[in-house]
Amino acid sequence: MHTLYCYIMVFLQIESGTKPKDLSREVLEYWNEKKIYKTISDLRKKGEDYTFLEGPPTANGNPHVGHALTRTIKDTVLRYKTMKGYNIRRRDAGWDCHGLPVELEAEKVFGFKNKADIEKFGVDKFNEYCKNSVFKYVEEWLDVDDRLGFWIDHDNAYVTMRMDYIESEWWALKKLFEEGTLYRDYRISPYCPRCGTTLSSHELAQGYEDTKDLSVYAKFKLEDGRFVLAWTTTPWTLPSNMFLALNENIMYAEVEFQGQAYIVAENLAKPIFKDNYRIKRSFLGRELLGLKYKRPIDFIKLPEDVCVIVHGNHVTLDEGTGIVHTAPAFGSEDFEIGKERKVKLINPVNLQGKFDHPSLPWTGMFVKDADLEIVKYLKENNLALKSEKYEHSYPFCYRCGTPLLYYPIEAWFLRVSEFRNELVKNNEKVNWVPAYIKNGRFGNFIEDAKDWNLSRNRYWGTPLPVWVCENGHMKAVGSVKELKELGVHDLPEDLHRPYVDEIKFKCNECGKEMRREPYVIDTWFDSGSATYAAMHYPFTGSRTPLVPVSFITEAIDQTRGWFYTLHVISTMLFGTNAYDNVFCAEFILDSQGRKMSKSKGNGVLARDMLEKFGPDASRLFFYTTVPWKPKPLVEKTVRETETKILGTLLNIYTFFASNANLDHYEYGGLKESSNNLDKWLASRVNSIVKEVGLSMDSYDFSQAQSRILDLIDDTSNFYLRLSRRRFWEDNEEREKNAAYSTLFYTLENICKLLAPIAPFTTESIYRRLHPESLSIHAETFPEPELRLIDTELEREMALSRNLLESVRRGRQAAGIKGRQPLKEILVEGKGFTDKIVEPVRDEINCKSIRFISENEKPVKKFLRPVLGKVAPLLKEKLKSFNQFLDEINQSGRAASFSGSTGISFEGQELPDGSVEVLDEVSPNYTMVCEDAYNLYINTEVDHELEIQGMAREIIRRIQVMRKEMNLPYDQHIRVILNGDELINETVKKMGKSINSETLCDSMLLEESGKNIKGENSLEQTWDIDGRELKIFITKIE
RNA sequence: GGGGUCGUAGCUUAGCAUGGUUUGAGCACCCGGCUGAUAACCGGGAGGUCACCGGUUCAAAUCCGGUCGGCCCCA
Repeated sequence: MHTLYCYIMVFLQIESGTKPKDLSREVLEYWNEKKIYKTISDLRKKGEDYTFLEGPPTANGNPHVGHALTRTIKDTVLRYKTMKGYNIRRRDAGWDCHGLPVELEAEKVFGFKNKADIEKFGVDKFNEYCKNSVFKYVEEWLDVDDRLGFWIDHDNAYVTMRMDYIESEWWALKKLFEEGTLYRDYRISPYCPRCGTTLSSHELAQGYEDTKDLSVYAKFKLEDGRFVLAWTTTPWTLPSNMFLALNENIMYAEVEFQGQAYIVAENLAKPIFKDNYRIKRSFLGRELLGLKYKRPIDFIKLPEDVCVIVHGNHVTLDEGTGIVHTAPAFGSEDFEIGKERKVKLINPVNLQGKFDHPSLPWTGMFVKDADLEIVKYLKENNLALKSEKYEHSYPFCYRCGTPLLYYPIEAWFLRVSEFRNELVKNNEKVNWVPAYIKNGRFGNFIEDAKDWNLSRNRYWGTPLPVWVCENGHMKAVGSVKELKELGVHDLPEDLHRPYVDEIKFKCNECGKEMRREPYVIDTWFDSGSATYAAMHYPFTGSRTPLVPVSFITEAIDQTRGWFYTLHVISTMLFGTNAYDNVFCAEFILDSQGRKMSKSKGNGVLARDMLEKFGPDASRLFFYTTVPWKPKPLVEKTVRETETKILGTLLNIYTFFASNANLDHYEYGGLKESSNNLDKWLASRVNSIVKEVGLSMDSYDFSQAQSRILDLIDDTSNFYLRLSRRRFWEDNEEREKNAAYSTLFYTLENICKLLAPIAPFTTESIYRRLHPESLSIHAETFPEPELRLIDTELEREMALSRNLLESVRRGRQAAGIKGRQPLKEILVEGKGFTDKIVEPVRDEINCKSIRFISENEKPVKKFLRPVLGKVAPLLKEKLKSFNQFLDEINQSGRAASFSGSTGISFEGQELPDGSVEVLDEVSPNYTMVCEDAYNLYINTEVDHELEIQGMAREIIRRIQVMRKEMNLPYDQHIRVILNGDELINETVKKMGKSINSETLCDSMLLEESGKNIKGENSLEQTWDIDGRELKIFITKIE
């Protein structure tokens, strides 16, 4: 800074060509250097609490644009609430560490194929690798947060694999166990044979894919020789068949087909047999109940009391034969049937998903691969009617892609289904954005919530804290202290597997040794526990869990993930909703509108987006349309948003600063102004402050952004355009100050409004306006000053603007350019006064603007029906009424209807205003019709006007050349002109005003001075509507 | 198969709850204009069977029913 400026206020200029991205780097340096985030947090300590919870990502991958989006939303809300004076609690990062995805990455690295490989390698080493891998990309996450301007406390991050976090979960699991909601059961679960573990319903949901399976119609022979036909898409379950299920209330038929008798549901006979079949008789399903049959595949010995036909409620006529092959080991309905009949399960499939029964010819094969062999066997032995490929959606492991099996296995469950009513009740308290998720996708899901399969037969996870002795006594342990009290010495520091498996103690019921159930728990229980485990509740820190959290947001896929688990856990543990406000962001698509995915390689990393566009432009882009709709990432859209919002804002500042510095202006609050444009802008600012506040409060940042854009546009393209002369005219000190203070006030407010969305650019400008301020983010979010809102003035100014636009349209229709002064404009309409015209008078560029009454209009009248009034009364008579009006128009009698009331037509009384009287304009005038007024532009241009127009043409050309020469605003020049008669005459008559507009000290009419060309001069030849004009400019030293 | 959501110009979209004469806007394109900060702005043009079919109504992008298509979710 020059010493000269030490004692006077200077608004630091932004060098031309500076991009918002460049500014953001400066700002970031400032923030980091001064630790602004911490300072502001401390300033807010006494404010009312607003609580937040970060949905923990796993840092074993790079953050992509989707993360940038949700992090932007989080930051916008927290910055806004901070400016509103709230004390943000739990503005802490969080990291999700456990789970199958992490294990799978590790397995890939080591090339492991199954769990045996892991065990051989050593669970301790395997978990050690997992532990390190989950922070592999943490630096990149920190960088992205820094660069994006996401203010979150990484130093106090919660980490789900830390012992304090796990201990909180143990506390919860013990509580749930003792309340009887955590229980062990043997049942059919979706099971991944590769990962060797069961999955929960919400994990299952992520893995459905359309696939083609081999389906078969298998023949089951009754003792009387008839065949019962059952259809299955899993032929590998046929060797385990124990029952056939049908619906006793459905009609079945005995069908003769190719000389054999088959039994199928009557309504399904046609699709199965097509033609050439005959229904012999039909009967209710209950007739078949209890009949014994012979299995088509009978390698495995069965007890006596199976192979009978039973009833099943689940049997429908949707597809198949209406008779369902039932293998209790491989389907939950099948399992229930088996359980009811108390039969021992037959399970010839091992945990790797392979047949392992000695009497089966397919032993050793993966069951899905055996399908084909089994069908082949059936066909060869004439035990299948037919087989066909069948496309349906089937669950695959959402991580490794292996087809899942429904498999009988022991597992631990949370009794979520018994909490359905509470889940629904608590959901009522939640504000969902967008609202339709609440009772739609989420509401439907919790209404039939299933029990949560919590246990995983895996390694890297929170260990299930339940110990069991050989007599089946169970003990849930809720803390490390409790383990010690149970007499466990040498507690390992790390309680992950395998160390926790070593812990054994005596059963206090029978004295036998208790061993831990060998499971880890679903990683979704970890993240869903963040409301209490993040602060090590109930052990240390906060005495109350963080429920409900004021606000959370993640992407829409978390409806079944984190949003769900938080809600369930909070409901079961604390009896309340986990969050009050939840914002569901949709995905960012690629530029073609396709989903980004690793396999397509069309994903964009957050780092790359920030590098390319900078943080503010990226953040603004996320709100160009509502973030709860999918949005393609299109470069042009980002650029456009950047130019329109940030670019224009910077320009306004540059305009302000360059003029304010010349005038040594200092802001001393908004000055009362008599100027309508000033009053109007102040009113606009406050109207928009009001609207933006409401939008921000309802989490509609797109709406807020769009209103702010309106204000920026109003300021730049209306206020400044019409006010700029006031900033550079030397006299009128009062006027000037009013203009400066209005502009300053507006800039300051725009910045504050935009600060939560575009924190860098607004900080940069704000601190130039207010160098004494620590940060814009420490300021208070604007409250509307209602006394400054003048809706009437806003309405009038809208009318002024409208008027100007109408004139431009009329000029264009008449082919008269804006520089050409007009002779006269007639305005006919209510409420038009000089007050409306004044702000736009210069822009309109017309000698005389007159307000005329109805009957002064240079027009001929014609009539038109007002359909909204006339049509409901006349109905089908409308057509003839139109003809009637046409006739009046043709005959020229329309004028006599002006202001007339009480028209009737064919006996039907018509109310006032049923017919409009409209105008057809006279020659020499161009008419512009608007809702509120009509405009008549006199299109005659006489010689005098032509000369005045030409003067402005010349001025304009000289100004363009001044700009090209980069002359300072106060640089004086000499001009030599050469043109035709009209130009000569113009210079003679208007020379003075041309000179004063262009700071020209001498103007000559002659051949240009080719011989005095140089650095300080410029010559150009112009074409003005076909007239050639040479202009030569020299700078005066 | 069930649920949700969307379908308006080449692209991005507003309007739809409370039906009313020509469905607004931005980007891109063309023509014209304005400009002493502005790659900004203003006017005009071209470009819409408001997905389709039917119903209600004097009148439907809007209300009702159905169909088709996209996306998401469930089983």
